[in-house]
Amino acid sequence: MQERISDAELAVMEVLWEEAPLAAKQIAGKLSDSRGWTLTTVKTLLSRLAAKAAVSHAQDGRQFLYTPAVEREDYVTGESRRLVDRLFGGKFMPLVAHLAEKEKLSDNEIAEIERLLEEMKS
Amino acid sequence: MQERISDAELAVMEVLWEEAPLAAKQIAGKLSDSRGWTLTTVKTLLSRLAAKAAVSHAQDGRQFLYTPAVEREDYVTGESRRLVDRLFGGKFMPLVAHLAEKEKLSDNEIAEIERLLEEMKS
DNA sequence: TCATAGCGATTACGGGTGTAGTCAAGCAGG
DNA sequence: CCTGCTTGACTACACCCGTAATCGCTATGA
Repeated sequence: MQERISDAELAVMEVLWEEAPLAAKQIAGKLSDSRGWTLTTVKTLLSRLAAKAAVSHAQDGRQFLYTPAVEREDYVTGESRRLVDRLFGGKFMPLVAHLAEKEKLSDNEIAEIERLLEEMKS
Repeated sequence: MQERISDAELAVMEVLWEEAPLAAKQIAGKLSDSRGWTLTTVKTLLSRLAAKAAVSHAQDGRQFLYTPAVEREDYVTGESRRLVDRLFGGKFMPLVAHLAEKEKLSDNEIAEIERLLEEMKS
């Protein structure tokens, strides 16, 4: 089982999932806007992500180029599983039911989801 | 926004959601089996939960009786929202799509969800 | 009345997280 | 060749978390 990615680290991953490989400076460039982080902060997060084997880095002259080592897809699946296990006894139905109820979906949205599910049927 | 409840604290909350009010000792009784926690550990968690205002406690002679101060329903909703916001851009649809695909919902389950959604239509 | 058992409160401590400063090394420019 | 900028590595530090021992108070039984 792969180590967990913290909230702050996730922000870094999101940047990399959108575009990779990138150098620390470029990542920091994007995150200093949205998050107000300094370059060193981003570098720390990158080291931790590397330690967790969530990103891989390849030397490129003086600097490193970072690339995600986990797919966003897989991460999302894992986190969803975790929530479902923690709160819904491992069953997906209740999650969907719960959200559907709480989020007051419009008839249109419901129809859309139904269409999607229909396609999904094998 | 209410403070977050940690994993260990959640175990305590689950006990209280099932039955309340309870004294620390009774809660510890249930959790020492399932989790192997000592009484003091449970007391620490209860203090932290009280500090976070997630439980309320009323004096009962020498001891406290603890009661949840947040509904499980609300907690579950909050955590689900959090997941959806963090990973699915706040949209419900992609979550369902993701789950349906990744978790290989059976046709039966899909049908069940559809039934549920159908009921939901106003 | 006095010891004691039983409570919550306080303290502990190693590991993770958020956020960042400082250090050491190497490459570039004078 | 030396100096300084750039870059990753190391260090820092406060706070949260998991897990627990110990302290201090008080009611109760002898």
